[in-house]
Amino acid sequence: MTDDRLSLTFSALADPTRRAILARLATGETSVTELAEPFEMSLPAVSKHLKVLERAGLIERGREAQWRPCRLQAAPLKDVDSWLARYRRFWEESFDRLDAYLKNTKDAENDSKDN
Amino acid sequence: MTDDRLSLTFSALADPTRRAILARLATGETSVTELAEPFEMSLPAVSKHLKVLERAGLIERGREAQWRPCRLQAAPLKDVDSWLARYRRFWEESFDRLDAYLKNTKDAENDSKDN
DNA sequence: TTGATAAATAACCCTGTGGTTAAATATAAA
DNA sequence: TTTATATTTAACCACAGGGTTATTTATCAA
Repeated sequence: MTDDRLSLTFSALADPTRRAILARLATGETSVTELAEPFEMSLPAVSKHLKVLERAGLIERGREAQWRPCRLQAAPLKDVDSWLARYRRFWEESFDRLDAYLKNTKDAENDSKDN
Repeated sequence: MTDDRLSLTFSALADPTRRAILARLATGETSVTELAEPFEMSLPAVSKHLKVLERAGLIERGREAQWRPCRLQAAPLKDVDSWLARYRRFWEESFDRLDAYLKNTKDAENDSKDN
């Protein structure tokens, strides 16, 4: 994993525990202990996962007494969506039409920088 | 990285070299040597990246004499798009409207299996 | 058959990741 | 001030990831 934004995001998403945490946070902010509850792993393990998510900008953490509530931050997901957009035609169009399409867009697609 | 499909895909995408390879393949199939040309790394390194992409189902490899042409396979990207869909509202709607929205969808979102 | 080209594999190195248990820190509450 | 609760940090371990160079395999071409 390199540490450019997109790689950081994809890397953070490449773990089912972390995706489950995001799914949970999509229903509202909550504490670390509550987040950890569904998983069969230690709290420090969950804490590490949260740190990965935080580093990727996918969650934000507040402070409320001894709790550190986490909430979802979707901005990096938006970036993933934007990245994905350029490939959307590959599954939205038929393969025959795709060939024709490519002939007209080769130049525009070549050497794109923000991959 | 765990080896469920989505994790495999995200993990494969978490590297700028591999994303650049996909970007290149979006313009049409090509050989390993040609794919490797833009990168300042050895051919075996690129070969490894291709293996990762192949294992994630993001590319397919053919055979043509001593060449092994690679072509993009977008199906896993479609899965990423589907996964992403449930978070789209987080950046498409205002935060105020989001709160209201959540109150109505909490049950549907909870404990979703394919995270 | 020999030699050139394309690509993969082997063996190795270093670092990062995901988990553990034990200890430290921060805050609230008694 | 002591104790309980929430969370992080430290120290450790096993293993996978991304890179290297050297070697092997596969195919074409002379």
